[in-house]
Amino acid sequence: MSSVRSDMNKEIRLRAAPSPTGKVHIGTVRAYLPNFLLARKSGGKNILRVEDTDSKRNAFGDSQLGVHAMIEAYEAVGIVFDEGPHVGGDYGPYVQSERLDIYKKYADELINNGHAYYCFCSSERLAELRENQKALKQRPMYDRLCRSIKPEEAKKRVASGEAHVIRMKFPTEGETVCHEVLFGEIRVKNQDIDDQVLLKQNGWPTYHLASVVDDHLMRITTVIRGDDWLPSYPKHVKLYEFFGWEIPEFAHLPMILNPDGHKKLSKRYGANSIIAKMREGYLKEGILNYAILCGWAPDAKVAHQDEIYSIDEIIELFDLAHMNKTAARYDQNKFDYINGKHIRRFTPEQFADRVLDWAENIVLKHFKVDVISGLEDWEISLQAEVKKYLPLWKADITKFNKCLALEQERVVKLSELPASLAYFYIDEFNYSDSDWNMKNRSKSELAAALKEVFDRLSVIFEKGSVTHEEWEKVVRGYAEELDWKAGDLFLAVRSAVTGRLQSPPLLESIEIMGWHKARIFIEKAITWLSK
RNA sequence: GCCGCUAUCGUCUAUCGGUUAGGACAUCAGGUUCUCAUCCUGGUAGGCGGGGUUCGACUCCCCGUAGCGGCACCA
Repeated sequence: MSSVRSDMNKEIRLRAAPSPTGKVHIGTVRAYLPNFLLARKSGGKNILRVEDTDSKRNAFGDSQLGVHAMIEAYEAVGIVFDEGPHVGGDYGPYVQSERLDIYKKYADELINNGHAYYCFCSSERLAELRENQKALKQRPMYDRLCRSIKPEEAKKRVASGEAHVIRMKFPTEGETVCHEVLFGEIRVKNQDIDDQVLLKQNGWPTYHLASVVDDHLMRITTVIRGDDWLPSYPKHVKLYEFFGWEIPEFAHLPMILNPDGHKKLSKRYGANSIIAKMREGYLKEGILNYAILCGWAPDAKVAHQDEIYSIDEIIELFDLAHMNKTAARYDQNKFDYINGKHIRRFTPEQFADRVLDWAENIVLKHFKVDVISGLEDWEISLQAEVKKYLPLWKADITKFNKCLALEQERVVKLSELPASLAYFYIDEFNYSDSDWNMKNRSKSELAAALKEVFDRLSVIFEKGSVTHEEWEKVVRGYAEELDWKAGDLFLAVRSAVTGRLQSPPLLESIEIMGWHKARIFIEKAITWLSK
């Protein structure tokens, strides 16, 4: 394929262009992930540019804080920026509100070239115009009234201080042909395109002007953005033509939808902050793996059957060509599956490190987004739990590693851990009936059975290490004597020792906690059952 | 209303004119197992409708339908 760009050695430069109020969630992660991937793959640059040209949005809150909260969140999942307001770069400033004079200059250039014109129409007239067009079932469009004002006259009116905007003078005949990475050739009739406002009355640019100017000035080679921009793509192509600039490669990616498939992903369905997701215990590996699979699949020749990919593999395999053109729905089941798989891929040592890192540097860390949005109730209680257990975990790392090894294959997200590991770290359970299987046996039967099995277990545990054979022989043997199903007896011991009906294997659990602790649990259980 | 994009199991997807339409999640049935989970085996389930083009269409074209997006001095 012959590209306009002939220099193959040119550095690939991509940009993420959020507005400063932008929340970071799985949908936006997925939106900016391809930039990061392609930059890493090619040795190019991943750039962050803040698009804060909407004065209304900037009227609220501390946008500096918002920007840095965003950066912090992206970097937490592993999406790092090589240039941006936080690290600088050769093409700054990277915040549009600091580039106002630049946009003004290029808007004036368009005026002077005859590719743009001053428009003096009031917003009231525009609103009325729209209403009338809607009533006539026409598409709302500017009627180009001011386009016929003579340039000299317009200049005079501007000089006299009359309120105005600058509009793009889009051709009214013929068609515009655009090339798009995913959609191929796009042709539009010029008559369908509006004379877009480029510079607002307050002197600030609209997205259309600002993004084209900045993408050019910042030497962006590939623009990856949401497919909601597709309809205005021809305007941008025309602007590049007006300026005589080389057009970057454009790719318009679909977004992630709610599970019902009818709206953009909303908070209710998993679009809550990515920091919250990480606190919940989704790993960055899992987040990135799931996110990239929304609307993309690797080339069939190199795809993994289980769809599990490391971050390095995603970087290696990702390409825009295999990007889907339709929106994908958010699927919590699959997300959970992928996260669980990544948890199980760690060696026990790696897993222990990650859990500690999660506790200290994710759960308990004070993120900037916390200042803006505050903490949810579950985050507060998770922090309390982690604060309680973390010192105990770290006090005996060998023990912690052993406990974790039992949970590694059982956990979908890390936030399950404090509770599921609790029985190794607390001294007493508050038993309740629901922690026991009383379908087949009464409380008193359970108490009696536990008492006997306890005596027999004491014998083998107190003489030293216990083999699986010995353990099984005691429990099964006694169940047989009682004419119980072995499972009922195992379950009783399980409830006594772990405080719940479902747990990791019992012998391993007892070995870790030690018989002295297990016996206390069993004694207390007998007392409770006998009440 | 107008303009545009899209259309394969419930969901995410593979296929780039010739396949028993493949995989993953979910689901169901087995196996492993002291419970749960992991792991393994297997099953159910799909080309929106209608016309073309072609020896042959999920694949190309047209129409319809549906979904999504856009139609701001928001991005």
